[in-house]
Amino acid sequence: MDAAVSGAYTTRMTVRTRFAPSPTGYLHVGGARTALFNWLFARKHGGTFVLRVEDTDEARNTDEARQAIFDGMNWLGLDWDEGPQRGGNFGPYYQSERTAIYDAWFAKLVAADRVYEDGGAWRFRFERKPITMHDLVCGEVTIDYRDESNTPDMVVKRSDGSYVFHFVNVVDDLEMEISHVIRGEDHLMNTPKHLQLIEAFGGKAPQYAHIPLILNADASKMSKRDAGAAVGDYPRQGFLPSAVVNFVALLGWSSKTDEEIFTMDQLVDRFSLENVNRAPGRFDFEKCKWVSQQHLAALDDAAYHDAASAYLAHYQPEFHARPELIQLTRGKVRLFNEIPDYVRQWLPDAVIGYDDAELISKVTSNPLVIEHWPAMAEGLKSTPMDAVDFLKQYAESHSLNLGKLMLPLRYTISAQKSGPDLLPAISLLGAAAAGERMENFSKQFIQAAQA
RNA sequence: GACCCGUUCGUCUAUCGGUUAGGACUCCAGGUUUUCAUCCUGGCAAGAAGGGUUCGACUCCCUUACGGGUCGCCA
Repeated sequence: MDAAVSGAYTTRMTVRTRFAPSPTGYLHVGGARTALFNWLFARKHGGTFVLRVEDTDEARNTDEARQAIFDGMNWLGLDWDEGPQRGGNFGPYYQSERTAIYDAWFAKLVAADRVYEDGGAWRFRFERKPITMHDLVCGEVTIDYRDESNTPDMVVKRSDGSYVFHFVNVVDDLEMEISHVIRGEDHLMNTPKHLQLIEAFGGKAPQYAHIPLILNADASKMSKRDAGAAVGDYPRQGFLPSAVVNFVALLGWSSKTDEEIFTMDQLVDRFSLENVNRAPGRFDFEKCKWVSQQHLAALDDAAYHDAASAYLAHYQPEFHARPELIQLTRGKVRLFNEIPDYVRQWLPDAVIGYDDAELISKVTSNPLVIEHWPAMAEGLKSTPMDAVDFLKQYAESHSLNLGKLMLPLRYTISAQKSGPDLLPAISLLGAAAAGERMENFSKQFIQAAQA
């Protein structure tokens, strides 16, 4: 078993990337972006994308966290060619199941006299020399390992017999014939350690690309609870996966053009590591929502209906509205979770409360409202016609410009100054209900003012 | 503290020595929409600081400042 050697000859023409999360929390947006870049790079070059679960820290691993990774990847559309649930020729893909492999590789270090015991643990003896890496994003970086105080020999095997991250990570990248390691910049200083291990193994190092971290809007380090941090929150808020992928790709990568809205396929087509930035980016939720809006706008009526319905059924089961009403939110909302509030006032059983003093006075001081509201309300309540047809007819027969009554109508009927496309919304609400609301408004404010 | 990486509008970014430093988000002002939103047009807003190199520097070099990362028997 000498994968390191054979790998050097057989695989370097083939792109193989991997995402190697540890299931100790939820899928973080930074991790998702790392996964995305690896996925994009593999897809772009016709390579293979591997998912490897680094679950060597038994104390911190949880089944929920592992599931969150799968769910998040699946939701984002980042399908893996090899890994859990999918198999492959380089498995197993859980590090917890690869102990025999690690034992074999560890024996090599023992045989080469590159490890020594220290307090029951085993340390890897670094070669004391400058180590230079050629990072695809950061360029050439040299760390001087002659400075031992800054680079103490690292533990590769714990006193309990388990192996640490650096060791298993390197072994697996070699074993799995990974060609490109794209990971967060927090691993930059780990790379010379990994390079030393690879050299000790006589293996060929993959190409490394360290991508900058993602920070909060205030430049603090992004962590749990921070808005946008957990990938699992995005479905619930009503993002389209393509929008999240698009936005996340833009954090730290640029197409170098003025285009910003991309489909998955377009990202695959345009992605390149050369265009990855070096400075950490801040997470701007406003822009994230704008990207979402753009992706929503790209949906046709049928697709919007399907996606919105699926979202509401799953995340807002208590909310019920006619499909036609939901369709009126198309082009209006940026996220699906805005839908209920957006159309709530147009539900048949909505409770209408007028609380905008400025608007109330504006509406009630309109002579046309004073003159026509009671009659219009009366007519609407009894007409067999469609509400809008009735309103148009009424306006025509009284020589009224309906356009000038849009705001009063909107506020009177919905108690809002903005909302869905007005006429279709009134039509959907129905003449009787609209008339009733107008009547109530008249009694409450117009007649009261006159009395 | 040591060692790395970084620094263009508030934010994401374009610029590979010569530009009125461009685009996007946000915000503001107009216009379209019989309303709301979309959309369109316009506007506000940037090269961290100081030294070099150069005919010329946001771009190359140095210093400082600031930001981030790493220095675990976590990953």
